[in-house]
Amino acid sequence: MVRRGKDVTKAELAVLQVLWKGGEPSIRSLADVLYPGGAASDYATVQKLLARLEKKGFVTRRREGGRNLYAAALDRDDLIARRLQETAESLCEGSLTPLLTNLVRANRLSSEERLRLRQLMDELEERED
Amino acid sequence: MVRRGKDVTKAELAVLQVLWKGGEPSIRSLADVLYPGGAASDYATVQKLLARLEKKGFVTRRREGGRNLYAAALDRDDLIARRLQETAESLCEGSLTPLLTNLVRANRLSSEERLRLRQLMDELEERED
DNA sequence: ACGCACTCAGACAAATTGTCTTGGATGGCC
DNA sequence: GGCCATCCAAGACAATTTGTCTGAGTGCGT
Repeated sequence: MVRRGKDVTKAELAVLQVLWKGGEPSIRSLADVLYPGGAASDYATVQKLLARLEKKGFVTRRREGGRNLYAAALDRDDLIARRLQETAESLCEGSLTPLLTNLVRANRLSSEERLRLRQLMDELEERED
Repeated sequence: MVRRGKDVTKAELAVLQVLWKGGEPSIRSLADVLYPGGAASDYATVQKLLARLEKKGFVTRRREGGRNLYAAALDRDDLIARRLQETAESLCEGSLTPLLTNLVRANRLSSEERLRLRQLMDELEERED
């Protein structure tokens, strides 16, 4: 069973976006990027967001030289998949197929994108035999 | 600009699910379906949910014989599209293509589903010339 | 030992969400 | 018309969420 650990909020997502760039930043580095104004309390805000992300399992922490260095525990595709799964569960009894057809219809796919999509399906078919 | 009127909450969605079955029900009919227990105040709860849905533009009201009859203003596919759009905007700078490839990879498509998907793309290609 | 930056835990207001109460309007029916 | 049940509108309410902020400890290098 997929432990559904809530979801990522807007401010938390902003933190994740920075973490996805790599570098295993400290809280201060993150605060500098996220709040260029740099008020004193913004540091603590980032800290709280990281704590909540860690509790949800979306972030890992590593201690080095007395400070904490952070890294994302899931990447963007993981989060996309999670959101899609949520949508499917609340609207399609868990089936992802309706989402797929909805996207194919709505998305003005370029011929290029269509081609890549067909190739992707071909790959999956071959790998499946 | 697409007036992004918030989102549908869990309880509101339950109301919509009933409305999607059609029949233009009254508040009482809805309350009977949604709260079979039928406490006195559940009626008012449904009423409030409908009011909020109407304010968001997801439901329409029609007066008949002194009561209000309700109908959904968007169907399930509209809501799916809306959720997908939200996900795309927060995670993919608005592009739906990453969602698409994510789904194709993750979804264990049956050969049947793959076939339907290819046909769907064929249709769209023909219609586009 | 001192100062400085970091950490931890919690307080806080605002917004959201589901529920419930009240008071008043409306309609049917005798 | 008068009565009654049913309906409606509007708001109060507690619980939860979310982003922000405060205060007091902790550890490091110099």
